[in-house]
Amino acid sequence: MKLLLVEDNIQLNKALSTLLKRNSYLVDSAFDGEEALLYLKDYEYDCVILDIMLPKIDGLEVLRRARKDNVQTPIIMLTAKSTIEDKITGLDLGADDYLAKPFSTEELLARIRALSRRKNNPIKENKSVTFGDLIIDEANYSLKCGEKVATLSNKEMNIFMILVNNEGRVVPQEEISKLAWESKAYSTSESVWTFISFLRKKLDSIDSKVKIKSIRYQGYYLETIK
Amino acid sequence: MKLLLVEDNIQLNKALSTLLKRNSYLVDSAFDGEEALLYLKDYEYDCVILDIMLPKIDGLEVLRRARKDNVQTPIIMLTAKSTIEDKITGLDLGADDYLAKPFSTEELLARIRALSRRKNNPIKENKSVTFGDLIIDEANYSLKCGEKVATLSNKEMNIFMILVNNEGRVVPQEEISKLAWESKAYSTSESVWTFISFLRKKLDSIDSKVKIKSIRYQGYYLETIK
DNA sequence: TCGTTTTAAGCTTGGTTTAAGGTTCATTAG
DNA sequence: CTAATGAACCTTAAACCAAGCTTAAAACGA
Repeated sequence: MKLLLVEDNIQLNKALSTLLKRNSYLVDSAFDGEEALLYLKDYEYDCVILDIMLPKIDGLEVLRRARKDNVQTPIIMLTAKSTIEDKITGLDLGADDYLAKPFSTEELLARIRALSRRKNNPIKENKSVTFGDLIIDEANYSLKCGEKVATLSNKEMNIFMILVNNEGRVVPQEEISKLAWESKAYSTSESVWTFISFLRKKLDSIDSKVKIKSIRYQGYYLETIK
Repeated sequence: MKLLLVEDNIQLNKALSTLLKRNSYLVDSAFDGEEALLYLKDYEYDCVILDIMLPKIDGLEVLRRARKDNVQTPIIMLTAKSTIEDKITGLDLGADDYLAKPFSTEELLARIRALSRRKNNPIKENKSVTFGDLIIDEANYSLKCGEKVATLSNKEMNIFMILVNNEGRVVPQEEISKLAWESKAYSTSESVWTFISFLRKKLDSIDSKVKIKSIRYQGYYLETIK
């Protein structure tokens, strides 16, 4: 789960970012509207938390441009003044939710959960939590094949789910890097290789028929053998 | 996807070139305006990244002459000084985008993607991803004929797509060399022959009716037999 | 401290290039 | 008209080298 947090107040940004990371989100922080738009252009997020009062380009304008560029990601607006006009403008422009400052951290987390669920489930619902001979328990970070179970780490599960959600497509490692790491100094290709290797070993250890295949210069994809 | 990178700072040129290649572009590097014009005369690119401050002939002049010579390729200008006048001059002369130094690598990649998409898609959209009895999956580097599938390498797919996109025309091997290889030390005619041979073998292996024919001294073209 | 992630190093693999030995075909000498 | 010649083109095999793989050890974080 990857979030974009747009908030110009450095302390608040840092605090929220820490809170969110502690709740196992990957968080990219932007501090003004321009930066936010750059991030939105280049990366995909599960949810965006967007302050309205921002330097350079304000939150409402960021929202407007993002929707114009066909960014579908759910967006939660943060606003100090929870005036009616702001709400109406924001909703017209395609915001998904509103949160008036000050808000409780619990409330923010709840709304993020609600929105990411709403947007992701329609896609995921037709995909079952099984793949080939595997039963994927994303919440418990485990893969089951028959009686055998393998426990995955956070990052291993992230990467595996990227491959599962892109069934039938070759996923470039560049893309895996972008989705599974925070964007600032995201991983080298080496770390992707390492995790792919870890995953392969675990898939083998539970005798799964699901294999991670690669095409040179192109990327990775899942295949069920035999 | 082939790019021309025109930047006189050797370190920066090298760094950007590496970055771009890592993102699976073919990159030709030019270090002054004169060299840039020579490349533009001889090769076709999907996008040009053009610094304004250049030895011999500056970027704006390169742009002017290129457009005068009817070069349609999208051009991104790089500029240290992002003054209004420069922008206006550049846009008048037919630049497609601007990037003020310093810029993030992600931003550059995003703009290249945006421009190549804009220019290429209109052409590609009316072409179907089938050819004769083949289903071409460019993203997965595979050709399907009925039930049979052949996996192509990077270069094989490049060359095959050149032939597909030039249906009904005989493509000289000189042209294939130019489009499928970086220009510096581009391939000998022998390597084209080798790849044509590989492709023929793979087309045969999936019993396709599509054949690569050649005309002596002229070049190659695709034909569907029977 | 223990589990996870990153870095480092040496190894393997397969896409690309090079090389070598055919085959075809246009040209031209006989 | 025919045969000889040589350039263009074809095919296969082998060599080369960067991409990708694996493992171990170091660094990090709860």
